[in-house]
Amino acid sequence: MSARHGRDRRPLTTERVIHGAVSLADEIGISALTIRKLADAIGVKPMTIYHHVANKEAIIDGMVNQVFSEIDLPPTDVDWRSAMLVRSHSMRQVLAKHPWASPLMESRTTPGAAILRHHDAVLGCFRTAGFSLEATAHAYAIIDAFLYGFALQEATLPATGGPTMAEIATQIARQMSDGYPHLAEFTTGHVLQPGYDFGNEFHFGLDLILDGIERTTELGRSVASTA
Amino acid sequence: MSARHGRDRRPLTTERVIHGAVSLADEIGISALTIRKLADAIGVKPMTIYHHVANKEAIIDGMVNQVFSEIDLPPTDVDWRSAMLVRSHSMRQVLAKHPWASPLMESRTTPGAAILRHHDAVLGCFRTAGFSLEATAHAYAIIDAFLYGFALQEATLPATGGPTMAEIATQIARQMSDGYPHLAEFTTGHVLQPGYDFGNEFHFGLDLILDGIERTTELGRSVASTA
DNA sequence: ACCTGAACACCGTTCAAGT
DNA sequence: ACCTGAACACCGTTCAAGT
Repeated sequence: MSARHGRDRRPLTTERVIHGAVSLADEIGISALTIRKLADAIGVKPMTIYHHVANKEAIIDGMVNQVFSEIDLPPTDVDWRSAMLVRSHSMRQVLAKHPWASPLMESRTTPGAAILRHHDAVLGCFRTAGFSLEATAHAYAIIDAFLYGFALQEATLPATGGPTMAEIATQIARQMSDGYPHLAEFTTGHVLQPGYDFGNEFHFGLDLILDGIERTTELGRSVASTA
Repeated sequence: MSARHGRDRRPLTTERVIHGAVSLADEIGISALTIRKLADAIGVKPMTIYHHVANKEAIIDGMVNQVFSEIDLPPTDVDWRSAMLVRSHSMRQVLAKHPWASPLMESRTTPGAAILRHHDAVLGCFRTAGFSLEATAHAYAIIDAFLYGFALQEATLPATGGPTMAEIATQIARQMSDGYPHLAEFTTGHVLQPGYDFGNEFHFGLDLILDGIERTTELGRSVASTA
């Protein structure tokens, strides 16, 4: 924290502001991210920041755009399912690295270039594979709902490793063995078992969804729906 | 706003604080929800609130608990799929009514009674239907990821009705017709078409997921996975 | 028992300067 | 051109009172 105060003597750029904001949010969370702390982190006075961004909202815009830029685009030289697997796993990894990001990803009213490029590439992946616009909308909506929702759940898990996790769960389990029998059984009998890893639910879920999309599009390349 | 200042002369209760906070967050958003504005809304001085809740974090805890309490539990007298349809549609409706809630629903480290009751009922729904603990974990994870993620996407749509939506999309479409061909095609050719309603993606997605779960559990009631 | 005023250490942001 | 100090209207929260 003190190691980077006032270090970089190059003139400040918007990029340095945004990058510093992402790093600081990763460290302390987005609700604790203030202009003043950000200024301190990048070695500048608070008011200097306003010469490179309009306000805090513009910083958030830039942060979300940077997160999108870190996500691998679906490769264009493989089938759509393989391409979406690559893009989905990359997205999960990026959202796990920036746990504050998921609620913000779809909330930007002025999307940056990386956001537009990302959506264009994903849409292009489906369209090139022969999906109708309707099938594309279905596929994109369910996949991203799953990715964002999973990231939301994953963001609340204790940092990394099992000790804290087990403590919390055991404590909860004690209080609920009487009134919440299924919750008690599930916690002690499954979640607290040695081999359990919530992350595995990702692969099950993603495969189920891609299977379902594949099945739907196989039935004639055009998805029936109540118009 | 001015109509409810200082009205209720009954002694303040924790319930009135929480309920007032939920209503105010529905109106102005959770980032604009401050203790001072909340006090004003329920007709009391800011410091009075601290006699009924420990701090703002406790208010958030109570708000999330109230949101859970509004979600219909899965009925116990029908098959698991019908029960999950009821619970899922109710959850979507409640999360749409409280657009600030989705990112907070799974983030509580001290869950209230309504939260525990809800999770116990959903787990019980699967277990009673014969799901293994592992299959239950798979099913619960994918369904809730979809519900939370969909709510996140739905929360960013313009309030209600099409006019503003079309304006924004047209504006975006103009700027991206050159660099983002798939996005331009998708926006003008599908999203901006008269009949399009993003809400319809919910039914497609939920059905696909429930189909997948059904198919998985039919193959022997026990789900294979890398342990 | 229940409520509150004054105060403290913070916020984001504006404005008028400094080099 | 790039940076900044002082100030304003806010925050959450503590503490010592008021009825």
